Amino acid sequence: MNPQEVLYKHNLKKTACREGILSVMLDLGHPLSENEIREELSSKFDRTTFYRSFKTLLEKRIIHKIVVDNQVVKYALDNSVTYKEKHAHFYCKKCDSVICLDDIPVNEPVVPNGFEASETEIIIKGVCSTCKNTK
Amino acid sequence: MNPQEVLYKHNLKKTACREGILSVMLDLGHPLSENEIREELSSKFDRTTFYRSFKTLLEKRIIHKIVVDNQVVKYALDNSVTYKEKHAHFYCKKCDSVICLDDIPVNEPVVPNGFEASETEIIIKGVCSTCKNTK
DNA sequence: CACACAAATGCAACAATGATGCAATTAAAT
DNA sequence: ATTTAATTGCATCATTGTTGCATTTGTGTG
Repeated sequence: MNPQEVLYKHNLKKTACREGILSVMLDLGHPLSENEIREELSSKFDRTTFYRSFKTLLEKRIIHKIVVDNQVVKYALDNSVTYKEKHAHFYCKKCDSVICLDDIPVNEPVVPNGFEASETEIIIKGVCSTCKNTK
Repeated sequence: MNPQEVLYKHNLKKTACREGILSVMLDLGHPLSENEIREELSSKFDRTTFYRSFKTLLEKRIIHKIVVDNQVVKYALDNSVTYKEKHAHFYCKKCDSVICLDDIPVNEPVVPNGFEASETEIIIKGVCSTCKNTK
Protein backbone atom coordinates (compact mmCIF):
# COMPACT_ATOMS: atom_id res chain seq x y z
CA MET A 1 0.00 0.00 0.00
CA ASN A 2 1.36 3.39 -0.99
CA PRO A 3 0.00 6.93 -0.54
CA GLN A 4 -1.15 7.22 -4.16
CA GLU A 5 -3.23 4.08 -3.98
CA VAL A 6 -4.84 5.16 -0.74
CA LEU A 7 -5.81 8.56 -2.13
CA TYR A 8 -7.06 7.07 -5.38
CA LYS A 9 -9.21 4.51 -3.57
CA HIS A 10 -10.96 7.27 -1.64
CA ASN A 11 -11.46 9.65 -4.54
CA LEU A 12 -9.04 12.18 -3.16
CA LYS A 13 -6.79 14.32 -5.28
CA LYS A 14 -3.16 13.37 -5.18
CA THR A 15 -1.64 16.37 -3.43
CA ALA A 16 1.86 16.76 -2.05
CA CYS A 17 0.72 17.34 1.52
CA ARG A 18 -1.59 14.33 1.67
CA GLU A 19 0.98 12.13 0.03
CA GLY A 20 3.60 13.36 2.48
CA ILE A 21 1.45 12.67 5.52
CA LEU A 22 0.44 9.21 4.33
CA SER A 23 3.97 8.38 3.31
CA VAL A 24 5.33 9.19 6.78
CA MET A 25 2.51 7.33 8.48
CA LEU A 26 2.97 4.25 6.31
CA ASP A 27 6.73 4.33 6.81
CA LEU A 28 6.76 4.72 10.56
CA GLY A 29 3.74 2.52 11.20
CA HIS A 30 2.72 3.87 14.58
CA PRO A 31 0.51 6.74 15.75
CA LEU A 32 2.12 10.13 15.19
CA SER A 33 1.38 13.69 16.19
CA GLU A 34 0.98 16.50 13.71
CA ASN A 35 4.35 17.86 14.78
CA GLU A 36 6.08 14.52 14.44
CA ILE A 37 4.80 14.22 10.91
CA ARG A 38 5.65 17.81 10.10
CA GLU A 39 9.22 17.31 11.28
CA GLU A 40 9.57 14.26 9.08
CA LEU A 41 8.44 16.38 6.16
CA SER A 42 10.78 19.26 7.08
CA SER A 43 7.83 21.61 7.59
CA LYS A 44 7.24 21.83 3.88
CA PHE A 45 3.59 22.74 4.30
CA ASP A 46 1.58 25.45 5.94
CA ARG A 47 -0.05 24.64 9.25
CA THR A 48 -3.50 25.21 7.81
CA THR A 49 -2.87 22.89 4.91
CA PHE A 50 -1.71 20.25 7.34
CA TYR A 51 -4.75 20.79 9.47
CA ARG A 52 -7.08 20.48 6.49
CA SER A 53 -5.32 17.41 5.16
CA PHE A 54 -5.82 15.64 8.47
CA LYS A 55 -9.44 16.70 8.46
CA THR A 56 -9.95 15.20 5.01
CA LEU A 57 -8.17 11.98 5.89
CA LEU A 58 -10.25 11.70 9.06
CA GLU A 59 -13.50 12.27 7.18
CA LYS A 60 -12.63 9.56 4.70
CA ARG A 61 -11.75 7.27 7.60
CA ILE A 62 -8.27 6.73 6.26
CA ILE A 63 -6.87 7.69 9.63
CA HIS A 64 -8.23 8.04 13.14
CA LYS A 65 -7.41 10.49 15.88
CA ILE A 66 -6.34 9.56 19.39
CA VAL A 67 -6.52 12.19 22.10
CA VAL A 68 -4.91 11.66 25.47
CA ASP A 69 -5.74 14.06 28.28
CA ASN A 70 -6.66 16.97 26.12
CA GLN A 71 -3.12 17.69 25.08
CA VAL A 72 -1.57 14.75 23.27
CA VAL A 73 -3.10 14.29 19.82
CA LYS A 74 -1.95 11.47 17.58
CA TYR A 75 -3.09 10.16 14.23
CA ALA A 76 -3.04 6.52 13.20
CA LEU A 77 -3.80 4.73 9.96
CA ASP A 78 -7.07 2.87 9.84
CA ASN A 79 -6.00 0.59 7.07
CA SER A 80 -3.22 -1.40 8.64
CA VAL A 81 -3.44 -5.16 8.24
CA THR A 82 -4.35 -5.70 11.86
CA TYR A 83 -6.72 -2.75 12.15
CA LYS A 84 -9.88 -3.31 14.10
CA GLU A 85 -12.79 -0.94 14.26
CA LYS A 86 -12.92 -1.26 18.02
CA HIS A 87 -9.62 -1.14 19.76
CA ALA A 88 -8.03 0.31 22.85
CA HIS A 89 -5.06 2.65 22.90
CA PHE A 90 -2.02 2.56 25.09
CA TYR A 91 -0.31 5.77 26.10
CA CYS A 92 3.23 5.67 27.46
CA LYS A 93 3.73 8.42 30.03
CA LYS A 94 7.48 8.28 29.63
CA CYS A 95 8.03 8.52 25.90
CA ASP A 96 4.68 10.10 25.05
CA SER A 97 3.95 7.47 22.43
CA VAL A 98 0.62 5.92 21.59
CA ILE A 99 0.06 2.36 20.47
CA CYS A 100 -3.09 0.86 19.00
CA LEU A 101 -3.91 -2.30 20.95
CA ASP A 102 -5.54 -4.22 18.13
CA ASP A 103 -5.20 -7.53 19.92
CA ILE A 104 -6.77 -6.51 23.19
CA PRO A 105 -10.45 -7.35 23.42
CA VAL A 106 -12.85 -4.44 23.82
CA ASN A 107 -16.04 -5.42 25.61
CA GLU A 108 -19.42 -4.21 24.56
CA PRO A 109 -20.17 -1.06 26.52
CA VAL A 110 -22.51 -1.40 29.47
CA VAL A 111 -24.67 1.63 30.08
CA PRO A 112 -27.58 2.43 32.41
CA ASN A 113 -31.14 1.67 31.35
CA GLY A 114 -32.47 4.03 28.74
CA PHE A 115 -29.04 4.99 27.50
CA GLU A 116 -27.81 4.20 24.02
CA ALA A 117 -24.12 3.57 23.49
CA SER A 118 -22.53 3.95 20.08
CA GLU A 119 -18.77 4.12 20.63
CA THR A 120 -16.31 3.33 23.35
CA GLU A 121 -12.92 4.89 23.80
CA ILE A 122 -10.41 3.16 25.98
CA ILE A 123 -7.06 4.65 26.80
CA ILE A 124 -4.74 2.67 29.00
CA LYS A 125 -1.90 4.70 30.43
CA GLY A 126 1.36 3.38 31.74
CA VAL A 127 4.87 2.59 30.59
CA CYS A 128 5.65 0.80 27.35
CA SER A 129 8.06 -2.13 27.12
CA THR A 130 10.78 -0.07 25.48
CA CYS A 131 10.77 2.50 28.27
CA LYS A 132 10.62 -0.20 30.93
CA ASN A 133 13.76 -1.78 29.57
CA THR A 134 15.67 1.46 29.23
CA LYS A 135 15.82 2.95 32.70
CA MET B 1 -20.95 18.26 52.82
CA ASN B 2 -20.44 21.95 52.07
CA PRO B 3 -17.66 23.87 50.30
CA GLN B 4 -16.12 25.14 53.53
CA GLU B 5 -15.77 21.67 54.98
CA VAL B 6 -14.20 20.36 51.81
CA LEU B 7 -11.62 23.13 51.70
CA TYR B 8 -10.85 22.84 55.40
CA LYS B 9 -10.34 19.09 55.16
CA HIS B 10 -7.75 19.56 52.44
CA ASN B 11 -5.88 22.44 54.04
CA LEU B 12 -7.00 24.91 51.44
CA LYS B 13 -7.73 28.55 52.12
CA LYS B 14 -11.38 29.42 52.04
CA THR B 15 -11.52 31.67 48.99
CA ALA B 16 -14.54 32.98 47.17
CA CYS B 17 -13.66 31.34 43.87
CA ARG B 18 -13.05 27.90 45.32
CA GLU B 19 -16.16 28.10 47.43
CA GLY B 20 -18.15 29.19 44.39
CA ILE B 21 -16.90 26.35 42.23
CA LEU B 22 -17.51 23.73 44.90
CA SER B 23 -20.88 25.16 45.75
CA VAL B 24 -22.08 24.91 42.15
CA MET B 25 -20.64 21.43 41.75
CA LEU B 26 -22.26 20.20 44.96
CA ASP B 27 -25.56 21.79 44.04
CA LEU B 28 -25.81 20.46 40.51
CA GLY B 29 -24.25 17.10 41.25
CA HIS B 30 -23.08 16.20 37.77
CA PRO B 31 -19.94 16.91 35.74
CA LEU B 32 -19.72 20.51 34.58
CA SER B 33 -17.51 22.49 32.24
CA GLU B 34 -15.62 25.56 33.31
CA ASN B 35 -18.05 27.70 31.35
CA GLU B 36 -21.09 26.06 32.89
CA ILE B 37 -19.72 26.76 36.34
CA ARG B 38 -18.71 30.28 35.43
CA GLU B 39 -22.20 31.02 34.15
CA GLU B 40 -23.71 29.80 37.40
CA LEU B 41 -21.40 32.19 39.22
CA SER B 42 -22.20 35.09 36.87
CA SER B 43 -18.58 35.31 35.74
CA LYS B 44 -17.56 36.79 39.04
CA PHE B 45 -13.98 35.62 38.71
CA ASP B 46 -11.16 36.05 36.27
CA ARG B 47 -10.46 33.22 33.86
CA THR B 48 -7.00 32.71 35.31
CA THR B 49 -8.32 32.46 38.83
CA PHE B 50 -10.80 29.89 37.67
CA TYR B 51 -8.11 27.97 35.94
CA ARG B 52 -5.89 27.99 39.01
CA SER B 53 -8.72 27.02 41.31
CA PHE B 54 -9.46 23.97 39.18
CA LYS B 55 -5.80 23.11 39.16
CA THR B 56 -5.66 23.23 42.95
CA LEU B 57 -8.83 21.18 43.36
CA LEU B 58 -7.48 18.62 40.90
CA GLU B 59 -4.15 18.37 42.72
CA LYS B 60 -5.92 17.76 46.00
CA ARG B 61 -8.05 15.15 44.29
CA ILE B 62 -11.23 16.91 45.29
CA ILE B 63 -12.37 16.86 41.70
CA HIS B 64 -11.38 14.99 38.55
CA LYS B 65 -11.25 16.08 34.95
CA ILE B 66 -13.00 14.35 32.08
CA VAL B 67 -11.91 15.15 28.56
CA VAL B 68 -13.92 14.02 25.56
CA ASP B 69 -12.36 14.31 22.14
CA ASN B 70 -9.99 17.11 22.94
CA GLN B 71 -12.68 19.74 23.13
CA VAL B 72 -15.20 18.91 25.83
CA VAL B 73 -13.69 19.32 29.29
CA LYS B 74 -15.79 18.63 32.37
CA TYR B 75 -15.04 18.54 36.06
CA ALA B 76 -16.67 16.18 38.55
CA LEU B 77 -16.48 15.84 42.30
CA ASP B 78 -14.46 12.93 43.59
CA ASN B 79 -16.20 12.87 46.91
CA SER B 80 -19.72 11.94 46.02
CA VAL B 81 -21.22 9.11 48.01
CA THR B 82 -21.05 6.68 45.14
CA TYR B 83 -17.63 7.75 43.89
CA LYS B 84 -15.29 5.01 42.74
CA GLU B 85 -11.64 5.46 41.93
CA LYS B 86 -12.09 3.54 38.71
CA HIS B 87 -15.11 4.40 36.71
CA ALA B 88 -16.16 4.93 33.14
CA HIS B 89 -17.72 8.08 31.74
CA PHE B 90 -20.66 8.47 29.47
CA TYR B 91 -20.78 11.30 26.98
CA CYS B 92 -24.08 12.29 25.39
CA LYS B 93 -23.53 13.54 21.86
CA LYS B 94 -26.84 15.34 21.83
CA CYS B 95 -26.80 17.40 25.01
CA ASP B 96 -23.04 17.44 25.48
CA SER B 97 -23.33 16.19 29.02
CA VAL B 98 -21.05 13.80 30.85
CA ILE B 99 -22.07 11.27 33.44
CA CYS B 100 -19.84 9.29 35.77
CA LEU B 101 -20.81 5.62 35.47
CA ASP B 102 -19.98 4.60 39.01
CA ASP B 103 -21.99 1.42 38.78
CA ILE B 104 -20.49 0.08 35.60
CA PRO B 105 -17.66 -2.38 36.20
CA VAL B 106 -14.25 -1.41 34.86
CA ASN B 107 -12.09 -4.38 34.03
CA GLU B 108 -8.43 -4.56 34.83
CA PRO B 109 -6.54 -3.32 31.79
CA VAL B 110 -4.98 -5.94 29.56
CA VAL B 111 -1.74 -4.87 27.93
CA PRO B 112 0.90 -6.62 25.82
CA ASN B 113 3.81 -8.40 27.45
CA GLY B 114 6.39 -6.08 28.92
CA PHE B 115 3.95 -3.19 29.26
CA GLU B 116 2.91 -1.73 32.58
CA ALA B 117 -0.56 -0.27 32.94
CA SER B 118 -1.39 2.24 35.65
CA GLU B 119 -4.66 3.88 34.68
CA THR B 120 -7.52 3.25 32.32
CA GLU B 121 -9.84 5.82 30.87
CA ILE B 122 -13.09 4.68 29.39
CA ILE B 123 -15.45 7.02 27.64
CA ILE B 124 -18.65 5.61 26.24
CA LYS B 125 -20.36 7.88 23.75
CA GLY B 126 -23.97 7.81 22.76
CA VAL B 127 -27.30 9.31 23.72
CA CYS B 128 -28.47 9.69 27.29
CA SER B 129 -31.91 8.64 28.48
CA THR B 130 -33.17 12.21 28.73
CA CYS B 131 -32.27 12.99 25.13
CA LYS B 132 -33.67 9.67 23.91
CA ASN B 133 -37.03 10.50 25.45
CA THR B 134 -37.16 14.05 24.13
CA LYS B 135 -36.95 13.76 20.37
C1' DC C 1 -7.89 42.85 67.58
C1' DA C 2 -4.04 44.19 64.67
C1' DC C 3 -0.14 42.44 62.18
C1' DA C 4 2.61 39.88 59.11
C1' DC C 5 3.33 36.66 55.72
C1' DA C 6 2.22 33.41 52.57
C1' DA C 7 -1.27 32.43 49.39
C1' DA C 8 -4.59 33.82 46.08
C1' DT C 9 -6.26 37.14 42.75
C1' DG C 10 -6.66 40.08 38.55
C1' DC C 11 -4.47 41.68 34.68
C1' DA C 12 -1.43 41.60 30.79
C1' DA C 13 0.62 38.76 27.87
C1' DC C 14 2.10 34.73 25.30
C1' DA C 15 1.93 29.89 23.03
C1' DA C 16 -0.56 26.30 20.91
C1' DT C 17 -4.42 24.73 18.53
C1' DG C 18 -8.62 24.77 15.85
C1' DA C 19 -10.92 27.27 12.56
C1' DT C 20 -12.49 30.48 8.48
C1' DG C 21 -12.27 33.78 4.35
C1' DC C 22 -10.04 34.77 0.26
C1' DA C 23 -7.00 35.11 -3.59
C1' DA C 24 -3.62 32.32 -6.01
C1' DT C 25 -2.29 27.83 -7.42
C1' DT C 26 -2.87 23.09 -8.83
C1' DA C 27 -4.94 18.39 -10.09
C1' DA C 28 -7.18 16.02 -13.31
C1' DA C 29 -11.06 15.37 -16.52
C1' DT C 30 -12.30 16.90 -21.11
C1' DA D 1 -4.01 22.56 -23.93
C1' DT D 2 -7.96 24.21 -21.56
C1' DT D 3 -11.15 24.51 -17.94
C1' DT D 4 -13.02 23.99 -13.50
C1' DA D 5 -13.33 22.63 -9.00
C1' DA D 6 -10.39 21.51 -5.29
C1' DT D 7 -6.42 22.68 -2.70
C1' DT D 8 -3.05 25.76 -0.89
C1' DG D 9 -0.87 29.66 1.63
C1' DC D 10 -1.61 33.62 4.10
C1' DA D 11 -3.90 36.62 7.23
C1' DT D 12 -6.66 36.45 10.89
C1' DC D 13 -9.50 35.22 14.75
C1' DA D 14 -11.30 32.37 18.94
C1' DT D 15 -10.37 29.38 22.56
C1' DT D 16 -7.62 27.29 25.96
C1' DG D 17 -3.70 26.58 28.85
C1' DT D 18 -0.07 28.97 30.95
C1' DT D 19 3.18 32.34 33.34
C1' DG D 20 4.90 36.79 35.59
C1' DC D 21 3.91 40.35 38.53
C1' DA D 22 1.84 43.73 41.39
C1' DT D 23 -2.11 43.92 44.44
C1' DT D 24 -5.26 41.94 47.56
C1' DT D 25 -6.84 38.58 50.82
C1' DG D 26 -6.96 34.67 54.27
C1' DT D 27 -5.39 33.15 58.45
C1' DG D 28 -2.23 32.07 62.26
C1' DT D 29 0.46 34.75 65.61
C1' DG D 30 1.08 37.71 69.17
